[in-house]
Amino acid sequence: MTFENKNEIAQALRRHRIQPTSQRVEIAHVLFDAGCERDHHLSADEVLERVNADYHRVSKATVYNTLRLFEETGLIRAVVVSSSKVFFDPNTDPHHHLYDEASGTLRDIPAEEIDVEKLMPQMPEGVAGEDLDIVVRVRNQG
Amino acid sequence: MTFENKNEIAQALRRHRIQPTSQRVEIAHVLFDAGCERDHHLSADEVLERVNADYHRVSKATVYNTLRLFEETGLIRAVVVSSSKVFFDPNTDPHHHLYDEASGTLRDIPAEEIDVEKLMPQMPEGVAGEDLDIVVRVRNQG
DNA sequence: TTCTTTGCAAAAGATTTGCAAATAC
DNA sequence: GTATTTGCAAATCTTTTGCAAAGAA
Repeated sequence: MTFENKNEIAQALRRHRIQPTSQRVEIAHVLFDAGCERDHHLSADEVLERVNADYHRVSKATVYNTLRLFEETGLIRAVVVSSSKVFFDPNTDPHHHLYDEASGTLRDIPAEEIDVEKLMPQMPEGVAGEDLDIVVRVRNQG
Repeated sequence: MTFENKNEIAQALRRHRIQPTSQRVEIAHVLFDAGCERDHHLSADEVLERVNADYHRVSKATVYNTLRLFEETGLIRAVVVSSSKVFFDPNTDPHHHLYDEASGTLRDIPAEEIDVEKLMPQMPEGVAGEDLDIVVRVRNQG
């Protein structure tokens, strides 16, 4: 999802039945900002920093609560890579993740790149490919 | 790894250059206990509970520090499935994991069941299959 | 005896919550 | 004007740490 401006963001929030307050629009803007890097995955703290980069706009509690709200309404997705590292991913299309412990970076793996049928010959019953979220972790060493 | 008795556990610890104190042996015993379920993955708190099931043997701090020590020396492996859920896996042979959010349970996926070459056509440079730890998460819904 | 480990309680880091004040509709 | 949201500070949860006492070699 990319947005031309904050009006579009507000509309997108409404579509998810989220009241577009200024804080929420600012947070969504940081998350979805098209000008940014590809594959961008931010932690709550990074969102907080960026949203308040020039002057104070949003409190820490609101950032956390808003990220949770966005996740619960399916606007974004949380990717847990370690016990103290959660990334928020604005891309909710089916895809997977590659986490490199050494650098602490998270990269997308396009959905097409993983053949889930081949991956798991015996998929648990009632589970469709879209319900799966795969995190491939590259371990530091042994 | 399975053990007949606590002497064998002590020897295994020594092999990993870990001084086998009574607390460490108790913790290792809980982790590796052969009598238990297959596929057993315990959280730090579960280890604490089990180790002190009948009477107080080990403090919480020691359980946490010991689990970290065991992980750092390669005796066990940590599997992170959510920001507040880390499992410790006594099986360090190459294999992967399936986490079911709904039930909160973690299951092994045998290494043979995932063809890493096929899975990731473009493996990052310098990364061997054994360095990969794959967590397949079954999402609760949407 | 000398070095290592343990346990407690306090600290730390990440996230959540209660509640009064501010904002949205 | 009523319902929702925000911000602060305090609470919570998991894990780590400092340090004195206990244990191992």
